[in-house]
Amino acid sequence: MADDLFYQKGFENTSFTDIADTAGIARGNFYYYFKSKDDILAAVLSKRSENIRELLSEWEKEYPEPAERLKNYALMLVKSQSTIENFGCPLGAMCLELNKLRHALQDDASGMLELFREWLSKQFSALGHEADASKLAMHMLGRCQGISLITSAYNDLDYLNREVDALQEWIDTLSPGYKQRPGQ
Amino acid sequence: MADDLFYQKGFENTSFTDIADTAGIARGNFYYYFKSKDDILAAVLSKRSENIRELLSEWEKEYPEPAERLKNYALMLVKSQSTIENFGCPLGAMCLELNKLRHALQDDASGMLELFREWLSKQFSALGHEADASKLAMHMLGRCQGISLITSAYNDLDYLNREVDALQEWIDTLSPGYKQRPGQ
DNA sequence: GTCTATACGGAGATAGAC
DNA sequence: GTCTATCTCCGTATAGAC
Repeated sequence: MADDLFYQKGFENTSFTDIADTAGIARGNFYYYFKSKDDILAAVLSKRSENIRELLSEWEKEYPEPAERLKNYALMLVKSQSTIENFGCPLGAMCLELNKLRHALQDDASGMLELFREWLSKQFSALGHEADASKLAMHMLGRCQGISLITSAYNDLDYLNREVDALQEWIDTLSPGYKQRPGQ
Repeated sequence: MADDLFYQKGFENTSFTDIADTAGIARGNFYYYFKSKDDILAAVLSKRSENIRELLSEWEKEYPEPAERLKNYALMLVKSQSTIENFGCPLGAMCLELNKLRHALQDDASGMLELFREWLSKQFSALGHEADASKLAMHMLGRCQGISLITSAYNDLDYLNREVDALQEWIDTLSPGYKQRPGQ
């Protein structure tokens, strides 16, 4: 699928030949289904968004507690650590590349981040942080993006696991039962 | 200079025509100075490393205290917020792109991150965290990379300033005079 | 040293046979 | 619907005039 190639090689650096070879069909045949390369990108982004929506609704079924949901999001980094080590975060890399290309679909890419942000925000609200739920969500997005990038730059999975642990603890800190320090 | 173009457009997406136009010289004339495009990249990476070394030694002169030095590193994000908003962090983006290209010079790119990591690590050691200075340094690198990426994806400078403030507070937390909470 | 002209390959895209 | 052949454009790189 083109999605994997865009993730592994980047959008611009993936050619029709690459996609056709992977899919096992002829180059020219692509134009029967897509009218341009950007059209393929649009389809990929749309499919990814759909996958994200499905993933989030699955998580909601599987984990009833907001704190568990948040921790599960962080845990996603650990689960996909081998691909992150090689290619970074698929969302972050896509946003960055389309941004630099000043591509028309760059908002579609950041829209995928937005799906996560909204969902995370809801969980933080449910934890009792209605006032700054969105800020906490963005903080968490940023932490995860940073972890992904450094992990791929250094090929350091110890770092990734360490940082995810720290994130989990941070979430505990924000949970209702957490013992606050005096004067705060 | 080619450096700016690589930063703003990415390496692969920058053509000789782009560089020649910016430099105001003829395309073909480049091969008098560089034997290939990769050769230009090598020169750019080398120059960047040199700049980083200079920057770090300047900071050491300007700020005697390790905590101030660390804070100044975080403050760099604020100072260059307009370019970060548009193009992300030059180091992080370069590492990510060369990584995906499986480029021979990808280690040179992560070597630039390593310069910062070593320097940050020294400052954390001086703050009294010899045992996990390197881990704290990587944590800080990751935080900054995440901030850069999210800032560019969302074009949100409020987020950037908020997160840099949080980083500064985190550094205070690690400083010798900081009042610890009981039981820790 | 700096330019123009050009080679050569690979990219995206199209036409038309089957 | 799927293929092959081909077009055009632009990329890096080279040759050679000045």
